[in-house]
Order: sequence, then structure tokens, then C-alpha cells
Amino acid sequence: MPPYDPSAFPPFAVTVDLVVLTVRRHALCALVVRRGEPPFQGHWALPGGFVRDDEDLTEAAARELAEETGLRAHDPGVPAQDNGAHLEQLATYGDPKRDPRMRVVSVAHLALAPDLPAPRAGGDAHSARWAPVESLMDHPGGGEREGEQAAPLAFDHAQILADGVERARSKIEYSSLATAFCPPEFTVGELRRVYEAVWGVALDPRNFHRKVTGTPGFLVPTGGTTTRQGGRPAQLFRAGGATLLNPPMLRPEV
Amino acid sequence: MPPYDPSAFPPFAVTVDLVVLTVRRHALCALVVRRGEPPFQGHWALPGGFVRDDEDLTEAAARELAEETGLRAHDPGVPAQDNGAHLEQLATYGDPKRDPRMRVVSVAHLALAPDLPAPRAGGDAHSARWAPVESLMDHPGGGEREGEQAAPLAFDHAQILADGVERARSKIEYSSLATAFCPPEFTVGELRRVYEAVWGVALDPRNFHRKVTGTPGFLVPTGGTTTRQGGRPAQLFRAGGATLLNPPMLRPEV
DNA sequence: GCAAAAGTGTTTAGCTTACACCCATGA
DNA sequence: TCATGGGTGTAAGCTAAACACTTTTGC
Repeated sequence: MPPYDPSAFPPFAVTVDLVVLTVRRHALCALVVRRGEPPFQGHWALPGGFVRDDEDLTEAAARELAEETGLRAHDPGVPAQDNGAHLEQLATYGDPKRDPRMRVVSVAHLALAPDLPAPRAGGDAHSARWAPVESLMDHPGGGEREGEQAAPLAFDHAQILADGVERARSKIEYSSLATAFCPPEFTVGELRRVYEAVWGVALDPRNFHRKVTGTPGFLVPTGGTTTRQGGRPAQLFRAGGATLLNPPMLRPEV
Repeated sequence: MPPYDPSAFPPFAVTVDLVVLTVRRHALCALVVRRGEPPFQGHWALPGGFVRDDEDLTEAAARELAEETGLRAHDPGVPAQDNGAHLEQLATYGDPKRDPRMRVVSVAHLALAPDLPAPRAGGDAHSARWAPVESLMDHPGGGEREGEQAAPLAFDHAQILADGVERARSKIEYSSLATAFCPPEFTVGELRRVYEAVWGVALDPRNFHRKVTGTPGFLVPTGGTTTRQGGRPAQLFRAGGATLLNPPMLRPEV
């Protein structure tokens, strides 16, 4: 590192952007907010904001997450409780031209949340929504609900979203992260529907059940049962302490 | 994102730091440079520097890598050729107190290189060296060669190094990245010694051979042989096009 | 009764492991 | 000839995939 000279380095703005994922109606969805000003006015974008002077990057991401969703982030490694969300750093994007106004480096974070009542965006509930990631990525401009403007995501947010979705898809394979999409108590069937939604595949319910209940530390039975999914009562579980699954869940070949 | 107002966000310095790993004498080693000025004067640190005004983050990392080692980085996904090194973004570190002089956000990158002749540090060869990561991480202050100053790494570089080593250790499990530690043409035994050095374990040579030669796209025979390791002549291979190994290499349980 | 979802048992195929054994070279 | 590393064969044990089958509820 060169000797200290304040004129020796260019100043950057540093932001955090959030890929907040949840599973709604058997589909993987991301939180997007509508931009009120140029550039990309009227386009959907990932929530985010500037990092403050005295803030660590993770703190800034947790603050933005709370402002946008009301979710409290919890430390990674600690099992999800109440309405805590999993939060981890994703990657950093710093193309000199990614924001036409100035040099902005964005430290993207990935948050995973259980299905939530409804997004709130700093008091303006109309400017935020959960959008199926498939409608944001595979068919830009398509898959929108009636009345929704069809437009690509602002800035490089389509790339950031794609990276976040890919991270989630691969990480539930070898970690217990899928439980972050579930409420505090959940059934094996509900957990399986999370995997099916995130991966976009159908899994054999019998083999899935044997696999997850047979992996030590993955699931802890609470003793309760529920019939909220219909059919025979299902045991309720909490996420166990294990974070790394060995052997991993196997994503079926495409 | 708030409307554009240059006074609305604090200015940051943005740097790239490099975790450059190689395998030397059957040990995983990292490139470290000695700091000539305070803070942490005389301590070893990871190589790095400021991101320039017109530079993408990856460009800045590739430039620093070339300045420190003479290595050209190649695109990920493309098999290593001549003296190209694998280069990927690792993580970003932005604790407000990580640099006592000013607010610095560092985008760390991970580079993997074959065994190189000797480090050069911008013309000052004495201020750079390859250090076994075990001596830098497990025994801070220990494991130094005679005459070397025993001191912990500067700033938060011990954490960055640990994160980079962990990334390398896990990524060679399910990708063909281990070939980035090898010269353009290498034997199965040489590749196995890379795995053994990075993981710190002994692997069965017979089963390893069957596994890597049986994974489609991992290795491509060049037709040549070598006896540079002694014993019976071994076939030479190049890295194949496959980047994801399925099934993965299995790291033995600890 | 019937549909629906939860679980259990069983078979088969593929893969890992451990290790016996042979091969081709340099010293 | 011997040491050294390269490479093949094979049997035991584990895992996952496929699927027949039983269980327990709501309607």
C-alpha cells in the first residue's frame, strides 16, 4: 500500500444492495422497490443505500433490511428464531460505469426470509413488492402482473440478483440454509417445498423425509404436530445446530 | 437510493488486497510483503493497493497481481495456460476501524498460481516472500525462518488470509481449480500432491488416480510422459474444460 | 369411503474404500 | 537388484433412487 496521501486515491461512494429472497406460493421471490427518481426512474431495483461513516458493511446491510422489511438479521450460524433472517455478504460490484452519476461500489448482501405478510418500504408500501425471480431473470419484461410496468431491473441489479439466486441455490445443497425460508416450526413437507421452489424441481417426498431426518443436527423435533398442509398430521421441527450438511442434499441432474 | 447529492454520502478509499496462494515443497504458501511504513511498519501484509478511478475491481486486482508477481490473470472458466493464474473475488472488508488512518473498504481477491521461481515486489525482491499459510495462521509469530521477524499480519489480513484459504480448500472439492496450482502439463501424482498440500491430508494414490482420470472433462492426456518425480514414467495431462466436478472430490473426514 | 399428505420398507445400482498386485524407470 | 512412484483389479460396505405399501387426518 502506498504511503498515506489523501490526494493519492480517488473517493468512492459505497453502498449496500440487498437480494432478499423468500418462498411465496411455491415460487422463489425477491424483494424489489420502484425507483422514484432518475436514473432508471420507474424501474424496479434491489433495495439498498449508502454505507454510513461509522458503520460496518454488515451493519449497513442489516439496517437497510430492517428499514425495508422490518426483519431483524441474526448472526450466521445461529438458528433462525422469531422473525430473524439469514444475512450474508454476496459480492461487490464496482464497474466504473455501473452508476452514471458517480463512482459507486456496491457491496451486495443476500438475505433469506420466511414468507412475510407484505413488504413495507419506509412507509411507502406501494413502491415495494415480492416478484418471482423467474419473472425478473428469465423473462425480463414478461411475467409481470397486470398494471405492473415491464422493465428490466435498474443498474446491474439483474446480475446481482442472478448471483444471489445462484448462491442460494447452491448453498442449500450443503448447508441447512433452507430452514431460513421456513417459519420457526415447520414440517418436513414444508421444508421439501422450499427445496422444490428454490431449485425448480420435484423431489421424492419419501426419500427426502428419510434424508433430512437422518442427517444429525439438521432438524430437531419439537414434539408437536400439525395438519395445516392437510392429510395425516406431520411432525413439527426446528432447525438444528448443524450448519454444514454431510452428506449434502443432492440437486437432481438437469 | 437517495437522490444524488455529493454531500449525502461519506467518501471511502477502495483498495484491493490479494490472497495469492501456491504450493511449494508440499506446503500451501501465501504471498506476503513487508510493510515499509506505519501503521504496522515491519509487519508482513497481503499485497494490494488502491483502485484507480477508471478501473473495475477485477482489473485492479489483476494489475496488482501482475505488479507483485508478473502473473497474468486469465478469465475464470478458461483453463490455465502458460503462466496465467486463476483470479476471483473473495470478499469485502469494511470495518470502520480496520485502517487507523482513514475509512478504507478492501475488496479482497483470491489468486491461485503454480509454483513460481521467486517473488518480486515492484523491484524490491527482499520485501516479498512466500510464507507457509500454516505459519501465518496457526502459529502467529511462530514457524518463521531464522532472521525473519515474527509478527502478526497487518490490519485484518489474518482474517482475509483465513477466508481465502478456506475458499481454496472448499472450492477444489467441487471444481477443477486445483489444476490452477499446477504447471500447464502435470501428472496425476503432482495433482494429488496439490490436494494433499491444500487439505493437509494423505490421499490414496490408486483411488485418486482412478477418480480424476474417470471424471469426464477434468483431465486431458497430452500423450507425453515424464519421470521428473522418479519411478515409472507418468502420463502428462492438461486441465480439461470441465469447471464443476460431478461427483466432487471427497475431502476425508478430520 | 375417499382424497391427500405423512411416513416406512425394500430392492437395485452406483460409488467409495481398502488393499493386493503388477509395471516401468533410475540408481 | 532394489527403491520409487505409476497404474489396474477386486471385494465389501455405504448411499441414493425408485417405488410398493401402510398410516392418519379432513371432508
